[in-house]
Amino acid sequence: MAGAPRRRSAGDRRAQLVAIGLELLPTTPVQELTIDEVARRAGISRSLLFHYFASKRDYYTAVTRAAADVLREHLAPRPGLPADEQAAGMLDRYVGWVETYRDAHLAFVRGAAAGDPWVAEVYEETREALVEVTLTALDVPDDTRRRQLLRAWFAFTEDLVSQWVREPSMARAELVELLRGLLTRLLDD
Amino acid sequence: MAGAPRRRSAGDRRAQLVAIGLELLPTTPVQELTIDEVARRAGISRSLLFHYFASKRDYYTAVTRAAADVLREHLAPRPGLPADEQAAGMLDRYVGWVETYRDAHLAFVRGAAAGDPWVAEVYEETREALVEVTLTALDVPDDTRRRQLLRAWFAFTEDLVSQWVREPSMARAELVELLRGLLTRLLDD
DNA sequence: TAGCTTGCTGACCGTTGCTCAGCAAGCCGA
DNA sequence: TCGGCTTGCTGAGCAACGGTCAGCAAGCTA
Repeated sequence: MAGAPRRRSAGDRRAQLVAIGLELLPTTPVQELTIDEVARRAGISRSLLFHYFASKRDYYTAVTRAAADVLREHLAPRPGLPADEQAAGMLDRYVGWVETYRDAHLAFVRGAAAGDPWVAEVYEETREALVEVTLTALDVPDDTRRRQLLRAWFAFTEDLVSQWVREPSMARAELVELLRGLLTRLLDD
Repeated sequence: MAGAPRRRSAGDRRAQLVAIGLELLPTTPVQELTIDEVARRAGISRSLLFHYFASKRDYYTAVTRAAADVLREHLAPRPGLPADEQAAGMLDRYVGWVETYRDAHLAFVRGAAAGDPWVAEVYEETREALVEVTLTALDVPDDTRRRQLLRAWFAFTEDLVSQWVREPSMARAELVELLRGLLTRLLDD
């Protein structure tokens, strides 16, 4: 600890600060995360943080984007699998994710969604990307109606899984199957 | 204007402050609403606001609750109608509501959802109440599984309608019918 | 050694949430 | 009319926060 280098390269320091934000995110609503606290944890002055991030918003956006990237990577379809198995696989990974992180996940999703417009924007981007990736993974036609339904289905899934984790009202397999069935019914029309 | 009474009764003043908050809510994310601004609009000192509301949180909660009450009242089932017409009526009113308020509604819903735990709590209460009222209005059995599905359906509806208002991807009637059909399918099981 | 780049800090500023002692408006009994 | 009570209301002031800025100093090179 005491032997840690006092001076880091710009890239290292930036990464460290974002990492600290990611650590704090599960326990702290995004906007209650103070610059003071982050700087204290990093063992640096507030001023240095402002050297790397133009503003608090800028820092939050970076942290939120990093969190979103982790989730996206986790949910990404596994190449090589047939289209009809992708949905089940992604759903399974999603439920597993929420099971693992519970409140942390909710805090992230909801916290990102509202809070402030700039963070909401990152969240929006992520959703859009997930819709994109799912549409191609499931190999269904791409039109506005389907996109909207898919997005709404994500909202449904997000909400249902959050509730289910807290109070399982059906078997896990049943939950996944229900969501998968709903998805195909909505998209096949 | 100049003739307005300088001293109001406690109840009047409280109501006035909440009303100002409600006015500001559509254009301002909940937490960007500063005490200074509210006090300025009310023509009083900041200190007085803290006399009526123990803290900023307390004030926000009161405002959010007031907003939620307006929405709840608007969506409430019309007594006397048969159960199977209630869903269509409530959905119609909901879509109309979102059509009218658009971003304001989104700002409220999302803004309330995240932001801060205490406001989220009010939002949670409101959702719970809507689930309750809908279950009885539709006259379906009340169990955990149905409650969770209904809540998730609300999330779906909220999201889909928000998107649809921005970019109508189907006829209005079709939208309402899709939502109503999904609801009955989910609850009848 | 001098000189450069650059990671880094301390002191400072305006704003915001919040406190507190106390003023004063309006109603009372005398 | 006067004193006294309640209570709506204010101004000064504090601590914490986001953000700025001049300048120190670590580490490389010549």
